[in-house]
Amino acid sequence: MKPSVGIRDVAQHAGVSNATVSNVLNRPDVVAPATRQRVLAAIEQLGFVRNESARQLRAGRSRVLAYVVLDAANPFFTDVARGVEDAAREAGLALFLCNSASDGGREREYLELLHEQRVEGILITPVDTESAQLAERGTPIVLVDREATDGTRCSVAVDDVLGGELAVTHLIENGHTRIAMVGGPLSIQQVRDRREGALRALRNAGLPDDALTFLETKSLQVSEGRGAGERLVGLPASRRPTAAFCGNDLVALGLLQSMTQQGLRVPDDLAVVGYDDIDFAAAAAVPLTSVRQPREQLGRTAAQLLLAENEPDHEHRHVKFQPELVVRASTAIRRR
Amino acid sequence: MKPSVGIRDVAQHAGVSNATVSNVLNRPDVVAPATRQRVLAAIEQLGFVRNESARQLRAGRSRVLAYVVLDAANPFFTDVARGVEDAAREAGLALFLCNSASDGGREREYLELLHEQRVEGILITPVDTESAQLAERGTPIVLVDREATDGTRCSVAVDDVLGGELAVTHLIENGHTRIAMVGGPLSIQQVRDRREGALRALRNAGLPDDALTFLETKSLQVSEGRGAGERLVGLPASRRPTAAFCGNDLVALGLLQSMTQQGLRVPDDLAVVGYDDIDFAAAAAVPLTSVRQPREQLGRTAAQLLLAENEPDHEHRHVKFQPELVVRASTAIRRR
DNA sequence: CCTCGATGTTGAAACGTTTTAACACCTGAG
DNA sequence: CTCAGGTGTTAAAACGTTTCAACATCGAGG
Repeated sequence: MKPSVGIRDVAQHAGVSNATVSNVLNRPDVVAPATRQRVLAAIEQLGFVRNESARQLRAGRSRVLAYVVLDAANPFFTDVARGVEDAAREAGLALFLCNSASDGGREREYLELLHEQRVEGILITPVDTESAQLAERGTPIVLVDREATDGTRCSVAVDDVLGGELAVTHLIENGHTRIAMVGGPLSIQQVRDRREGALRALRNAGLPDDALTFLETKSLQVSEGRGAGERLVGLPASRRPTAAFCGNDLVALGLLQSMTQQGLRVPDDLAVVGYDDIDFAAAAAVPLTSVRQPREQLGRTAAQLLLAENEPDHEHRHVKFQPELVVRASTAIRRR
Repeated sequence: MKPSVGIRDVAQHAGVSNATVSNVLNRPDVVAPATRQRVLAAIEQLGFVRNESARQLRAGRSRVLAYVVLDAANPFFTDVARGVEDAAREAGLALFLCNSASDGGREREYLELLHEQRVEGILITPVDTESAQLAERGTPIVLVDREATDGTRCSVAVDDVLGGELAVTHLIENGHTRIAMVGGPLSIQQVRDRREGALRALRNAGLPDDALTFLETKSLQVSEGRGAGERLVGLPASRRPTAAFCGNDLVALGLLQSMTQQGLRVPDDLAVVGYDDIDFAAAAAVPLTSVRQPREQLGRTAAQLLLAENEPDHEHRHVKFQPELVVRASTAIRRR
């Protein structure tokens, strides 16, 4: 069960010193072919597995990156993760995914552990914007899909204000003047930004701020979208919004489900715009208009910034991508 | 940047020995309150972060579980992962997710690394059924959503033969006699099992085996479903199946998209059954009939088996759950 | 006053690697 | 025959913890 066969056992079995075994493992070219074969045979025979803890303790390096994800069940983040992993892999590093599940406590625990593990770097989409938990502790950290407000670290984000503006401008152009924004909690910077963008769109169009009804949800998950749908339908028809801009696609899908379930039609009774343009958005009951973000590029860039962090003259950078509106059936012009 | 402040620095700063600092960290109750405060202050002040490598090297334990997932982008696996994480967390362990992305090479690399890291245990949904890569190397391994054929380790699975049977029986009852099965590759045990179940359903109904057309795909992803859809539509109408049983929901969603795109209606022109019943199945363009698996329970049970692995008189167990058919619009009885 | 047990603290030995500098040996040039 | 230089191997010193046995100190019981 627990073989616990170390480098010394291998050395003894092969009739060499442990230094030679280490050389076989790390610089095979430096050891004579015959010896090398003998050592490899011994390794095979004894079932030796190198102890990474010891290696890391001595060598200082760790060969792994970690990405602490806000919600592993949201395809948006797994797409970002793919970009991260591609970049990590190119640099010869492995990627560990950690799911904070929007729970500050878990997030803190994972960060603590990752710091203690001395991973090469941490990518994180944090729960709170300004969490003190991100204090500098020696391991480089890059913010993903969030903007670092202070200059203490790199970040890669997408212009959420612009995204909100694109979405709501589109709705206004389609003739909507009573619009709901569904999402939350407001502690999430992105929700605030997207709302700000929405308001900007209203002002650009000369509409009053209260043309936007904000329905705050507790999280950005499908179930919350369903709940919001019920709240929406509960409103008197005269005051009910004719369009909804959702904090992300999961919420939008929930809202969609709730609408059909309650006998309302999308987009006729309610137009819906999502956010992220996850693959499932196009496959939805009513294909979803959504704001697309360059997901994989986001991850890839974040990883690259992280890897550049160790360079001598490193300066923290804040990369910001542009979102893009993808129009589908859920916001088709409504019949008059 | 690299503080590299160790336990000895803390000790010196607090005027105690390193053993005492270690005690404060691991057995706070054993050290006098006054001393403890002093040490904690020093830790805080110096920004000390315990080095997990050294701790693990000495202590032998590692406080982390890993789940090597077949496809992080498939919500099925993230749901399973949630179950795993809940159970791990209850046992005071953290969970690292690794994405093999159906790539045997990546899988091998991750396993290697995890073995070297001496994680407490590994959960894996392997790429190949009988991969030699899973050779015993001292770290307990439990198979998730796969059945261990030999008795060398635990596994938690769902009865895929039964699942296939349920799905196809349902289609037959709806009057279909030309049925396609879309999925692959056949190297995946589950695909084979589900096909076997499908054939069993045919036989039970007195239909010939060639009532089932097997369309093999290269993977179980959305894009493959789309591709299969084109192949299906390419068939002459007289020989074209009237129903499709898909290897999983992603493939089914792809197929669905492809159908609408090509102007065919579901379920009228083609009935579709998926597998897994991920949350998006219910929200699809045409809500998807699917075979539900107890996802979180699968993960939770797997983690529990893994944790039991260290018990003295452990015997490997193979838990098998029952799937359940969830009928929705994608297989509504077709009009005559 | 002595002894005993309880309570806190500590020195030093691990844990399993990597690495450095030194060493032995050999070959070919002078 | 000697020596310079190359090639291959090694002894021993880290790396930063945890743990164990031993050591003070102190109050109470005899």
